[in-house]
Amino acid sequence: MAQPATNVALSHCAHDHEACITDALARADTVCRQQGLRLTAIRRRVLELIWANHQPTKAYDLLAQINAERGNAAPPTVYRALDFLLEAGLIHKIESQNAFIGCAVDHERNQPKFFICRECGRAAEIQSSQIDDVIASEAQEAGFVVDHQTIEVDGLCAACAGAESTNS
Amino acid sequence: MAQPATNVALSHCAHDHEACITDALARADTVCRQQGLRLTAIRRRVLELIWANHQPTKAYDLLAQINAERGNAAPPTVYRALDFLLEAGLIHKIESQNAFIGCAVDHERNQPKFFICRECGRAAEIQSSQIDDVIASEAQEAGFVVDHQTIEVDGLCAACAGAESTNS
DNA sequence: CTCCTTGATGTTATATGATAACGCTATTAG
DNA sequence: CTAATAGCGTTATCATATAACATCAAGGAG
Repeated sequence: MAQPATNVALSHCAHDHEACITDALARADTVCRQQGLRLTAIRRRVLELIWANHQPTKAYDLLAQINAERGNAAPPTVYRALDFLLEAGLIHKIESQNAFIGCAVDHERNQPKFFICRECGRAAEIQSSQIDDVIASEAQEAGFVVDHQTIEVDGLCAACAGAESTNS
Repeated sequence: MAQPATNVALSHCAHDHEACITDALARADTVCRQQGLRLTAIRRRVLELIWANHQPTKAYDLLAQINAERGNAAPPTVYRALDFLLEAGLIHKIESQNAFIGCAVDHERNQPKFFICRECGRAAEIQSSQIDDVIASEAQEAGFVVDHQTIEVDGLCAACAGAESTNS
């Protein structure tokens, strides 16, 4: 299941994908150095693969990609790397897909939220604080103490929605 | 409406649990009759068990409960019932737990959302349209066409938060 | 430098969650 | 009544995730 470095599904979203990956890894290096976390070779490689795929990526796909180059790792190898990256805030889990995606967002005040396109498979992390604010006020009203949020909105991204209406 | 519950873990939330289950099943009967859907014995039993548990319930737990009384069903039996109930809008899946919970809410205008207590395990479905509104406006701004939402807020419910601060 | 502690990784096995595929049965529309 | 179909049983298998224990490697104390 070789995964192209530049994803076909994302052709409409032109950008310097290599730079995008490089930047993400550089940020990760910085974050880990600052927090005294060890971004080991495997962890770094898993993060790199996740960014390279540029779509929510499944643990076993990562495992396959790693084994295609490195030998035969077992599931715990990948899951431990994923746990570390989640913990460090460098990736998020898309619960509705059991998949993982890189994080390029500052979460000091906001919880992660995603718009996920069913057509191109891309998951865009959105950064609005409005949603958090509304949830916070709803929670307060109910006396609920918020700890963590899972917000995943499925549908069609602008590009795919446009393409679809053009086709018909 | 408000989501009642009696359960070992939910002793703080007293209510007529039997009536709660009965009502849910009655509503399900009505909905299915109106829509020409067949609420068969198994489907009804699965729905009943879900309401009886009154917490997000896992497929294999349902399977075990069914087999404790009925013989030895296999996973597809339960998953097919769950698929039907999901499709009919009689239950929801809590993605972050791979579990299922009964629905007592009208979703003509609102998408499902949950406050999930990490202490008592209860998942309260909330009905505010504010959250949907904000998401809709964010989506519109991004040109994203919303299809379905997954909104799960984890934390402490009012009762458990109160109990915790009392303890310390 | 060496030992020792500790965190990271390897390895095996298994738990948990979900579906494919096929054939039989029961409902129901005609 | 009969044919078509939806529902269900059964077997096998796939997909997702973790437990438990062995081994290895990095870095501080002596």
